[in-house]
Amino acid sequence: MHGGLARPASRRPRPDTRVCSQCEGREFNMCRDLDAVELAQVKAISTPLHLDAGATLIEEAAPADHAFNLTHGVAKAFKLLPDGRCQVTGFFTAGDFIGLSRDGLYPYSVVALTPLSLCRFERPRLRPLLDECPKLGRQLLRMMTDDLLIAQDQMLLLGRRTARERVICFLLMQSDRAVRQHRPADLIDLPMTRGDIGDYLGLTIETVSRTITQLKGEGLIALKGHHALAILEMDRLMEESGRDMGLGDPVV
Amino acid sequence: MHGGLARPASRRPRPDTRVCSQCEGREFNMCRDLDAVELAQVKAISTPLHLDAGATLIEEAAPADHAFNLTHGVAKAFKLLPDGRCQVTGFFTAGDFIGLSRDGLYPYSVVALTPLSLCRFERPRLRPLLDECPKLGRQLLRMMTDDLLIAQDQMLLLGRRTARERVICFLLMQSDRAVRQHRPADLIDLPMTRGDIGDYLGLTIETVSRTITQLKGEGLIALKGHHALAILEMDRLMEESGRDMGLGDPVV
DNA sequence: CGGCGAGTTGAAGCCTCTCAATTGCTGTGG
DNA sequence: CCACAGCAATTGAGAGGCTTCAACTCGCCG
Repeated sequence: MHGGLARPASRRPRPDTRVCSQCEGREFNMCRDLDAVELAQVKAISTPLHLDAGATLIEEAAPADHAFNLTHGVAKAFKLLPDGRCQVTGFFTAGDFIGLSRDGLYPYSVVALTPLSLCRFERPRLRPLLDECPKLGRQLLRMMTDDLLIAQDQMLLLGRRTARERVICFLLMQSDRAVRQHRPADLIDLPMTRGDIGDYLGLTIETVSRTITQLKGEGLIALKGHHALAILEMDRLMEESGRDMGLGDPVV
Repeated sequence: MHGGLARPASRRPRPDTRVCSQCEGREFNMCRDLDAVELAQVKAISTPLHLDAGATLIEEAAPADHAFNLTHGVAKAFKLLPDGRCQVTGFFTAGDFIGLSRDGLYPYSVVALTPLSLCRFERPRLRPLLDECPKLGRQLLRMMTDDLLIAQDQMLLLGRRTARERVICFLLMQSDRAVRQHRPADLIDLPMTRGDIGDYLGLTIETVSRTITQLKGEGLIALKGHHALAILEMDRLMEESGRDMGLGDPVV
């Protein structure tokens, strides 16, 4: 289905996801600060899991029995309205923690956009570990703070930005993510469909497509097939995004 | 400015906010599970603070030196785009924790809608307390999970709901909050302006006003001045909101 | 009682959506 | 390896919901 999308990542030999030291997400995930002993404790309650592209990891409103560390691949989280309207609340990549819940039910569905590798935990067994190992809790708190701040940025985007601004912001987000993962800032791959992007940005497929075409026409970006593109004019995009660019000194 | 809005709350004698046992937010805030000794530890690093309606508690992008427990009143948090477009990311009430940050800067501004009472903490002194007292961290994690889930619901609202649905959802949110605070579900007071509501829902003042007028015209609600209203047809509103109403058994 | 800000109401315009048809990938099977 | 099938993406035309701009009304506080 979306199988081919994983190509760029799967060309390099995939690391053995059973070995924490080879975990792609190690740099960011909840285990980041753990030493060998603590790591072993976490590993003791985790089972490896692999999913094909298109497979459903989590069903919205199902009992939240498990939590996951994503170690490889890209997934989308989304919520549905009864009539089928869809909001993608975020995309997960290596290092992300999946499976928060408050009321014992998953708040959203999660579907694999590329083949996934994960560490699976039974939530009941995760709790005591959190008490034993405060580092884990602290890192989790940090990650949740990040997520919350990102969510608030997204509210601003969904509530107040124009379609063009939304698409530009999205491209810059992907660029940021690429940099975080030690890939070049101007080469972006898009494992998700235009529909996913639209559902993430609160737009329709057509508007996303038209906007991307427009940006291409203005020479700001160049398409590399449907699932990758290059940013040609990073500065112009940054200007138009209206994002904070790390407040440079005022132009006194 | 918004002074009058505090009336309903300030008519009952305001509890002494220096005494934790009288704290309005005790039921929900981060101190909830603490015993007397731990409470004393928290109190030792906190200073009481009072703000007038309209006053700014936090300025977006200012150094995040403090964190706060809101013990009385209502405040709004919002983010601004360079051209003045505003997104209200949430409203704070008694019990809420204010002052998250990741990069040392506040991610949003916070302005008092009614007179506020708060406990103020210096963030550097809060960190060690978190290590000492795991209950604090756990409750904070719970509260952040709530906030994140609420933020994701808000994304769905901003990205995919119509203006009418947004306003209805907003009213039902206020109703939920009223219930949580042991007030009747069908009497809602609105300490915020129509502009604040619009900035929260991603709509203009005019659209909010028109929609409320429409709901009134249909007999679903009744206005009690500009800053309070009654819900007359809770069921109809629930239906139209498209919110989960706690999945009743399927109609086989 | 009077003024001012907040809220309401109206008319016109625009951005985005909807519906529909065409084009172009992408991965497969011959 | 190439051609084809099927879905994704693009493109176009028209409609509609929300915004914008503007005038008016209401209600609160001095």
